[in-house]
Amino acid sequence: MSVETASLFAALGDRTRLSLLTKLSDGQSRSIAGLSAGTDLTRQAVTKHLRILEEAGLVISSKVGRESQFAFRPEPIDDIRAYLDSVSQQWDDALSRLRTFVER
Amino acid sequence: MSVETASLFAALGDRTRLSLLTKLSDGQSRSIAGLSAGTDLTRQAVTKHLRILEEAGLVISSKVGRESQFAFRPEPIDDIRAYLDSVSQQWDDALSRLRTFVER
DNA sequence: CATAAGGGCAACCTCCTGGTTGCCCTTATC
DNA sequence: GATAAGGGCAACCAGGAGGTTGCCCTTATG
Repeated sequence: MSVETASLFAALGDRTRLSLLTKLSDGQSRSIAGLSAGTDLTRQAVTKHLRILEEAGLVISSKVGRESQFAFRPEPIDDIRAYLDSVSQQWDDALSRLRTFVER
Repeated sequence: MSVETASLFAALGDRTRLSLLTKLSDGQSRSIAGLSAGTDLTRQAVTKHLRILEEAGLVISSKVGRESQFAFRPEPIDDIRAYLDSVSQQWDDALSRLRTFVER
């Protein structure tokens, strides 16, 4: 994993960022002003959240004219899935060992 | 979702908690002392992390004699997967729409 | 060209988080 | 029964997170 898994989870561990990401996951790039509109947050607050998402690799930005366009970046999602899978796998293995033991 | 998705992610957004959970996902219950051993953390620090995991529903505790036993609880993992799936789904839909548009 | 819109930077504030320490209670154990 | 082991509770602390405001710069637009 390029970015630490924990910081990936941490990036998602905030209501505002989660909704920003959900919005962006429709594939459309948006400017900071565009993402701030409809929020009760300052443009600066949104900017900070976007930077955090960007550092986690969940979002990518590019300047277009005077605007900063932010786009969803799905790759890290796979890292998270990988972690969840490993945890679930361990859990399932434990269960089936237990079952085998009981049925013996 | 019973527990807010963001707080679920937040619970996982910490190295220590992530490793506690990973340890517990092997199906074995462990006491606080057991989980603290081998860590450079205080028992109290570990306790706090466990409480957070417990509030997120990722872990469940029960007193056995003088010990508090903590066990992994897999249910919330599905909530997280559900969120990731919805995001990925939106993304994939956007991609296929784009593809259709381009190939037209 | 004057003005508005989009943003960046930095300072500042408050509250939460992660962690510690000290003390006390309860349950095992010798 | 004395002592050790496992924990809970509360106070405390430093640093980070989330948010705001003010100011300035750049790019569109009338």
